[in-house]
Amino acid sequence: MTELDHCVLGVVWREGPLTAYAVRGRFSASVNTAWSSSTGSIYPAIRRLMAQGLVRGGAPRDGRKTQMLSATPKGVETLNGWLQSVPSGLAGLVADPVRTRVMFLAALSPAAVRSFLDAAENDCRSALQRVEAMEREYAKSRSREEHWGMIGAVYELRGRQEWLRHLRQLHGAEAPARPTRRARRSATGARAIRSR
Amino acid sequence: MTELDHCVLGVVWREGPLTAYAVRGRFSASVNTAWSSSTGSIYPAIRRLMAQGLVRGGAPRDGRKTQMLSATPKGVETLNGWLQSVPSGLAGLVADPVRTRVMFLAALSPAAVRSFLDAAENDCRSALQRVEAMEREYAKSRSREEHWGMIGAVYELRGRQEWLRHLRQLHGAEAPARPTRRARRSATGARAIRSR
DNA sequence: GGCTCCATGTAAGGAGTTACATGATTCA
DNA sequence: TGAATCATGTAACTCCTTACATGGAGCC
Repeated sequence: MTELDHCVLGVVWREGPLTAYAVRGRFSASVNTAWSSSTGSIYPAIRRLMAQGLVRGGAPRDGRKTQMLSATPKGVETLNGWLQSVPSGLAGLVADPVRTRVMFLAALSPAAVRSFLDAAENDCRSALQRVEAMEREYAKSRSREEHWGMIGAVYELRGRQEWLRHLRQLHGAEAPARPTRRARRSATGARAIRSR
Repeated sequence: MTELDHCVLGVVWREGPLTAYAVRGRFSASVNTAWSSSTGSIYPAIRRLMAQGLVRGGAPRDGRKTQMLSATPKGVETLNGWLQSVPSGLAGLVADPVRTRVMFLAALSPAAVRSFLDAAENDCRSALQRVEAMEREYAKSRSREEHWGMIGAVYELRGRQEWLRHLRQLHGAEAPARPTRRARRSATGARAIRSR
């Protein structure tokens, strides 16, 4: 059972009887680009879930091979077990491609570092705007839990945004874009990552 | 070129001539559990990098097959290109296993939801403590960029921690652990995710 | 009849995981 | 001499990605 398997099981459980095609639609409509929704991953995942008896499909209704999927009692049990076990490290660091790149910024000139930080901050800001809009919508039209997830997305991106702003200040303090000396003093406001 | 390939290239570039074994050691010593460090991924990655002429290995020095790896000029160029392109979505949402699970918490009883949130918050807190200690150490003994990355790790975990605290308050407000009615009023302090 | 969705799959290939296998060096 | 550590790799397996293939249903 991969993370994707559990996630598909959860969607089938929550959205009631629905087709594999519709499951795929949920994933591709998600703001979470980390979830892929390619047919080559969704259909095999559903096959695995059915083979284990966690999901069942009703009889095809029209001429197509369409099956309406729903979670079995055993599937619900599995979902419960998955949610109840919080393995150590679950809430730890995840792979962040921006953080990965930042580790190697020493390879760039100060000006290029500045460009990188600006580009990353812009990208983060636009993602944040999309997610904040989504969060407002979810507050009205989705389940409590889906809304909670979206709130988490907002926190994640705000954290990243603040970090990048912090780095820009740190970098600006030692390598100003235009060599004006005076801002040096005012940059000390950025040093307080420990006090908060 | 996968993310791991680029990351290995970056380590080889930064840490100067070192063995593949040592590269693997950097990954396994990292707080970032997302990076795996299994031999079955590191050695093939290095083979790929060498095949492309981005990393070269000197002649074996003792009886072992040990090679001291270093980045070629072409490798440095590749590293630069990787860092300079910030593809759209790079700073967007990543796959967070806690957020994934939160989306399906409706399958649990209120008490079990409370347990989940507590366990996740504890796990997050201990991860945060490790990372904060690491950040203080990196501030003294590592390069500026590695320190910047560690600051990002602190921001990430603080964001997750604040989110989980927020959820605990939201959940406590509508389903108190002991059915005492009075705290209901004071829970309104948790609603302000939009104002910040 | 043709276009667009709906709907389900397979095939080839790449990458990562775990487990296994093999030796050299160093130090007590 | 034996244990720990350094050091490099392979094999089997699983999963995901991209691209391709197929066909029904509804509508203009």
